[in-house]
Amino acid sequence: MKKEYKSEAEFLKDYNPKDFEQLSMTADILLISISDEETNNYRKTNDKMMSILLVKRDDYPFKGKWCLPGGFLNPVGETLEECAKRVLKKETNLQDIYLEQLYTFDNPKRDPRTRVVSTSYMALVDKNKLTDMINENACWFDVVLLEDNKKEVEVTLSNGIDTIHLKIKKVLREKTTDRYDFISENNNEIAFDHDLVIVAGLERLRNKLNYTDIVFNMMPKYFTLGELQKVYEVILNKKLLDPAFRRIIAGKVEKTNKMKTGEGHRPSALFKYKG
Amino acid sequence: MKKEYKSEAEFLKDYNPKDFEQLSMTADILLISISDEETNNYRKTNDKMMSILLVKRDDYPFKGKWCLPGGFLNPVGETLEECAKRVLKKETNLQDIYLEQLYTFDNPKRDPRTRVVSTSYMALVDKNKLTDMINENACWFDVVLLEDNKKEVEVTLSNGIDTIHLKIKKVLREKTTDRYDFISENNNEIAFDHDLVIVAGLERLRNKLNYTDIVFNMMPKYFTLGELQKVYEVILNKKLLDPAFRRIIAGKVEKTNKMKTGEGHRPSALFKYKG
DNA sequence: CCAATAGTGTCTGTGAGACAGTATAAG
DNA sequence: CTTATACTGTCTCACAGACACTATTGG
Repeated sequence: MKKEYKSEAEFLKDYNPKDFEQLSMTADILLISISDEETNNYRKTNDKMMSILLVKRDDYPFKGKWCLPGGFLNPVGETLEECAKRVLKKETNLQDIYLEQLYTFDNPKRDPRTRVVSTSYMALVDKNKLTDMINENACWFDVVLLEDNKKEVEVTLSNGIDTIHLKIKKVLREKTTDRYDFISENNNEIAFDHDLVIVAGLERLRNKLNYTDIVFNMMPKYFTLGELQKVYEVILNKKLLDPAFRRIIAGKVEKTNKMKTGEGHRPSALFKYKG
Repeated sequence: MKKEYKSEAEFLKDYNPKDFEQLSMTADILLISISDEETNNYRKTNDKMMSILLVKRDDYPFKGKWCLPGGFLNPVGETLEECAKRVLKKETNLQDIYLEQLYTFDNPKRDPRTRVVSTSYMALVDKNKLTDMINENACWFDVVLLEDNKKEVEVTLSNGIDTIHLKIKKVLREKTTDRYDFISENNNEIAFDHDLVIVAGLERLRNKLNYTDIVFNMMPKYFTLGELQKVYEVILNKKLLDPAFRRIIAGKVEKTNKMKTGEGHRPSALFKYKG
């Protein structure tokens, strides 16, 4: 028979959480940054690459596989965002960078150990803010989007030594909002369901690029409009027209009196974010 | 000393989830629908109202308070979305309606019992799909957005008997994407942190209205453009101009040969969603 | 007739796409 | 001078905002 309580305080005194089935949670972080791709032509400016941080697992499960940095939530008083920040600090020594909750992944089979629900976060950083204080198992992977249509997404991640090929099938979920279920078609090239997190994060970043100033979280304090445009182009995976780009960006940046010279061609003005 | 495992299978045999701190999760559902607001003038068409479903808690904690329908996740094999669907079916007998993950709320104090992380879902439905098979503790509340600026959001929920006033302070989180932390300023007018879920969901719906066909999940099969426009207006909380609205919507709907008559004014054509 | 909504025509301003053109550094 | 990028001028087209206008019903 159910016991009758007279007040919330009385009820809580009797309540024992261990009476119920429980589970574990993790926060996983997709840390995205922009890298320079060296060119051999003294005139050409460096192309930009998008990079993400992966960590090599040195324990089971998925021992030896690459995965996103992440860690278990301490259920006693820690929030998921605090957990994400703690992990980020541990792996990269980065603090106070852009962090945004992405999505909660909860396929019961995503972790072979037990039920682990993962809330993923997207973090953005300007690579110049990175010191060398980084976990020796952590490494930047350049991101190349090979394919992204209504049927599938294909991404290649490469750190110069290892190459990881991600292939994800899209299944239309409902037509009104063009939403898809993502189904991993990878054979353990990356640990857990982190391929899904990566694809979801890249899409979120692409979308936000168009209606926010999010890009400036990945830029150094001073930059040329050409550099900024290249960053947009590598994230959106398409060429933009100069005049159109400059019109859009004009209201967001402020021209400084600094110039960038010595590039084998006309110098360009340095701008900064008009916060 | 750490034990060395030779394979993932061997590792998993030894793994005991109970060795780690655990927590509970719930799926909470913001079910949104559109209601008619009766008018006394025989000429005037009904205005539209936005409604959400709330449930009166008959147990501690928050006994007697209204809250969103929700339930504990069964960690053994159930996904959060399955959990949300199970709860929705139990409370409303609704199945196969629009369902989208909103956000994961995890303030450690959000549930006074123990650590409970909640993943919230937004569900949309056409009220005509609702039979009377509904939990007797569940009830529709009309939603009125009183205020929504950069400092605060204020919403009133009313079911004709009870009125719930939600007030949420916004604190700018970072300027590049205009993101805010939402801080509840309610004194337990609604249970848990469900005021935050409601505000987040309403905002998501407003945004998606502009770049998706999401609205048709709340419409009956046949509708007039006037009705559809009123639905947009009540969700966006502003008047739209007829010609502009018709231009935008033209590509999404299909005119049928049915007409809606007997309204005290010129009849209008019935349209349906051009799926 | 009136009230209320249905539905259309059209002007205007904004802003993106497109392309052509000029400017200027290093080598 | 050449090369590569910096930066600007301007045409066009699509489209949203705005307002005026006609059409059609019930009472």
